[in-house]
Amino acid sequence: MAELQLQSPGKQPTIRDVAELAGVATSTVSRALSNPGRVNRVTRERIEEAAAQLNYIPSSQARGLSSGRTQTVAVLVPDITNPFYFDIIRGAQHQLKAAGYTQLLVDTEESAEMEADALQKMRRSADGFILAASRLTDAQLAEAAAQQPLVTINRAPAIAPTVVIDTPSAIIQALEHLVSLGHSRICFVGGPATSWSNAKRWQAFQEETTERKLTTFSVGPFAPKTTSGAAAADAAVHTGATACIVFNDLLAIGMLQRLRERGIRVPDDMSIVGCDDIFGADFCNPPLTTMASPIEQAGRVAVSMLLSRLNPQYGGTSRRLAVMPTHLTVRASTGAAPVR
Amino acid sequence: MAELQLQSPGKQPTIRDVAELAGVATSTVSRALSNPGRVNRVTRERIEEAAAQLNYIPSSQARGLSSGRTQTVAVLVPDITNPFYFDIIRGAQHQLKAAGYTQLLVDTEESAEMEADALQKMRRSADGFILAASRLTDAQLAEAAAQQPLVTINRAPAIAPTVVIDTPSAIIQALEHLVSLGHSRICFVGGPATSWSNAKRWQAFQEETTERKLTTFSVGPFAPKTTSGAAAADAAVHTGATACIVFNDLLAIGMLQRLRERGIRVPDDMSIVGCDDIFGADFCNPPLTTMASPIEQAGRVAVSMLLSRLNPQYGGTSRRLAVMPTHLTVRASTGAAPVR
DNA sequence: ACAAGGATGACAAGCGATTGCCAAAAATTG
DNA sequence: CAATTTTTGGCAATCGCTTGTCATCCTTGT
Repeated sequence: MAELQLQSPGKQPTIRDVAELAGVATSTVSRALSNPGRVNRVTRERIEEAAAQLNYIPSSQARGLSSGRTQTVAVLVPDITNPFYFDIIRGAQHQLKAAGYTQLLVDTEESAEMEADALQKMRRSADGFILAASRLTDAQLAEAAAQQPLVTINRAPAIAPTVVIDTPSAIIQALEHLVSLGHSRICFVGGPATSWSNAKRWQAFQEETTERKLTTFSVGPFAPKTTSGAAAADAAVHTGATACIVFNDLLAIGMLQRLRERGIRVPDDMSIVGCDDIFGADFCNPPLTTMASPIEQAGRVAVSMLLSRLNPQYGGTSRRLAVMPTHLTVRASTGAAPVR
Repeated sequence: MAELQLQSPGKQPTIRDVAELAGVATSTVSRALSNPGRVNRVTRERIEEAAAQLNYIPSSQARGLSSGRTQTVAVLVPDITNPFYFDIIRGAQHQLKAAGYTQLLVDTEESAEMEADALQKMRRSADGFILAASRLTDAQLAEAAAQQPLVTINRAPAIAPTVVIDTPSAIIQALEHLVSLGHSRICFVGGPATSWSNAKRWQAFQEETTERKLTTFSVGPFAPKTTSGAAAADAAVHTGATACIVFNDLLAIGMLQRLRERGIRVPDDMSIVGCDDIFGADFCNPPLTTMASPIEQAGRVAVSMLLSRLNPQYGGTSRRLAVMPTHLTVRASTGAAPVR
């Protein structure tokens, strides 16, 4: 008396069920599904049909247990809220999905401890890591890189494979732009002290302004959030500069709001250049002149670099460094320097 | 002669290594770590020390294999790019992390097929699902809900446990607001045809405008992106309405841009009300009057509902429905109706 | 037509944890 | 001090799948 048992809830079909239905051994099923060609075509088709009929999906857990791989990549970002990382997440997601990987998203809340912790805790559950704007020290990062495959985004190339968004060269473009508008008193509005990008941008700013013999100021560090914009704007205005190069768009947008509140006209009284060209930079008021980065592409490239390391057989030159070009996008937040 | 073997790369310590170092059986280690109290305190401490010394992390794969659980929840959103979902992701992430779960992020690209596919494929790798603004049909959704634990966000409560953001009542507030400003010719700018939220908003709009005997128009459906805003704006203007209630902020912001291009002043010639109060709604030009939703909280509540289902022992009343209140946030995109 | 070689598929041993069962040890009691 | 109860911890089976080994069967060449 055959028991009819379809969809006994919670009970998932196993490779054994498929083998039984197809009348073969489980090993044959395994090979037929993951290594076709090792199995007779007719048999394989029979197995595939049985699998489809049972709605069979292999358990990634069991599969990972023997293979030691999880087909999973963890993406660590300092702040999920920040649109900049959205684009990275999106690019990574896209590329991972295409390669049959799953994305584990982790928000490290701008904390080096949380980042290190996640790196440890997830060591076993992810095949590799993408560290966007890591807040780790060089030493911590080197240690982590020695333990597991990882690719950083916007971090010194010496330590681990990395994708660098070339904002320093964009800084030069931005300065060129400001100078051509007649500005000579320029303020750098700094981001988080632990940010490598911030350090690089500041360095480029200093070098270039020194060479051009410009009068410069700097304020900060500020948290990269719109809410820090008010303090940043006030500080920048106080310096007497006529133009600001701001760590990122989030902060710049916050400044824009504050300046309007205070009746300081942008760009008439003060020009503002942001960085990243995030969502919103084009429709804020006034639209923001900013250094546009191919952020999503950076996420994609980072994943590619990681995957080519994880699967060397698929080749792909395992570069240790990818530099993403940037360019200045001029909108309405920059204009001629005010006449004194 | 003891071999010194620290950090043999790629080789992770197993429970056996810990057992050996501590001089006990693996089962004792397992119990000591996951069920303290079943093991002598002294022994447990010895084991914990050994584990710490080896930097041991249990393999979630192996653990999952025997327990059948993955400590993982998949969050499916139609469009990672949309800031609305960012907040949901963020809320979910927060709550999941607090409960020791990991978030699997999936972008279903506004496609019901991809959504159904992900639901199938990840059946084994996630303990449960959060479906934000599912594009599935009721039938598909019911089937999916029968197969695995899931919680929907903004979907009819009859089918699966759900968190509903009460935008219909916000629509009424918005209409009240517009009427009080003297508007009587109001246009509904519709979102995706497959969106349940859109249907509910449209229904609320119709009921309320009928009751108030207002002259109404509707245009759409439009994709919920800023780039669709141009077409939406043109269509809305063409109706002759003096105010628009727009499916969501993304579309509304796109409309704002187009209207400015065309020299149609907001709010002087046309008032615009958005929905969701996403990132950017406060700094676009003009700042957008919108129906603000506690989106992040919705993500959190959805996770709570799911987890209380996954872990009934921890109790928590397993509600099938949570309604999140909304309210109108008035900014500068609405104003008095133009005199004819 | 027969041997050599290649395809094919069954068996069984892991992968790293959990857990039921039971024996040994410790604590409690009369 | 013996008897009984309670703790403690070891053995081994199990979760679902992969993979090395090897016997069997089918091709193909001479």
